[in-house]
Amino acid sequence: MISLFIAEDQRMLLGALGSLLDLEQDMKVIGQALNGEEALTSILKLEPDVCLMDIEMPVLNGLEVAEELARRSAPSKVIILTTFARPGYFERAVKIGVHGYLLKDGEIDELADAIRKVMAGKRVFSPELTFDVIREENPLTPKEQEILRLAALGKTTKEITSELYLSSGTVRNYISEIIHKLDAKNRTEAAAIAGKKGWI
Amino acid sequence: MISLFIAEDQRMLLGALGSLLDLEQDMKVIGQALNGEEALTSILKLEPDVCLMDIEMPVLNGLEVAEELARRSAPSKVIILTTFARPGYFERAVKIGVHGYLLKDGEIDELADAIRKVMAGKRVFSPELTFDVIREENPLTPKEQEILRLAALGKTTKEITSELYLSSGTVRNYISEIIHKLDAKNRTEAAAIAGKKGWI
DNA sequence: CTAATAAGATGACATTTGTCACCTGATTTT
DNA sequence: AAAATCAGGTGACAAATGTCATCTTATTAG
Repeated sequence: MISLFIAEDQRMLLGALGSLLDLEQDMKVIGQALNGEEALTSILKLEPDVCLMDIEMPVLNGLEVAEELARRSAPSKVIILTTFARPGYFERAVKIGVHGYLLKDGEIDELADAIRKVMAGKRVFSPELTFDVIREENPLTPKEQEILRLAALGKTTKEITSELYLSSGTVRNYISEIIHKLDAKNRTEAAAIAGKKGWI
Repeated sequence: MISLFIAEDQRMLLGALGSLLDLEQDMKVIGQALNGEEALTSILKLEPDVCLMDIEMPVLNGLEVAEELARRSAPSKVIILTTFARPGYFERAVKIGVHGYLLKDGEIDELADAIRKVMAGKRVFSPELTFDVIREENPLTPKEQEILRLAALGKTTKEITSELYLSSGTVRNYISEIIHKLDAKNRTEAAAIAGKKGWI
């Protein structure tokens, strides 16, 4: 019997997945969570065989949870289950060493299969991910990401300045560099591009 | 027996909802679609009692489908089932006269109940929506929305100018007005605000 | 030890952006 | 018919943005 934990912030999908997987004779859902923090504490306590983990969740995101589980060498295997194939997410997940990365755009039947494969020691990845543009690495440094994140909210150079304790010239230099890297023509387009790719 | 149609572009949720609702003894799922266009043609042909409809779908979005169904006075009742409570969406849905508007953040159990209520002639709305900020109307005129949509992609004033055949002064006047209405301090912040509210 | 890098800063400059007051023709209202 | 409204437009101005070459100071690598 495979014990499962599901972390997913969309209640309806959480409920639906839970009910359906529980119908499989060799699986049992032993816990659920609607956000990353709950998920982390419950998983550490329950030690399920496999965790299905959404990425975009409140408080702690799924990748952060997976990272923390790895750091504490928790025994549970993690399968990331997410909507979009943002390059940055996939890249990070692979680095963390998750056991699977599936898209919510796949069939549910594939999900149960994937769980069994992971239990058998294999790793499973949605085929859409393995090739493709998806593998593009995030070209932005952490500082650049931080600055672009703020710029994307419409913060002015001056506001960024005082949040990050940098001179205004420096901030503008960073933004200039970001614009170059993303082949954009201004900070707004840079934000749009990076947003779509999951780089900020 | 209530006949159902489900339109939802996230394959996993579509499958999960289909399977679960089919388990209800008084319901039968007679069709599914992954995008708005398929949904529209299938619904017109199959005439299900109730359609569950996601909003953000490829080709045609759920609100557009609902609108078209209403225009052709199709007999099927529509329940919008969406992730976020964007004010603009809800406002539009109500104007179209849909029979229900539920958030994917609700429990699945509520869904089956809602379907039965709608069949009984009632209208159902997620309680989160009925009060709240959600009722904020979109303060932007269609032209303003169009301009802000372009600005949000990082297009410059000059580019917007040549896409919409307006003078650059006019575009800047519009943007200035938009910034005022949204209480932002520049076009980027205006785009962030409007995006979050579902106004563009 | 010395050279190479990286993070941050300056200053100067051309553009772009945002603001505002006011103008012009249509189209509605009254 | 006169007045109001609406979509667009001008022009002028200050401020913000983007670009570049150059500089300083640590830190790191050879």
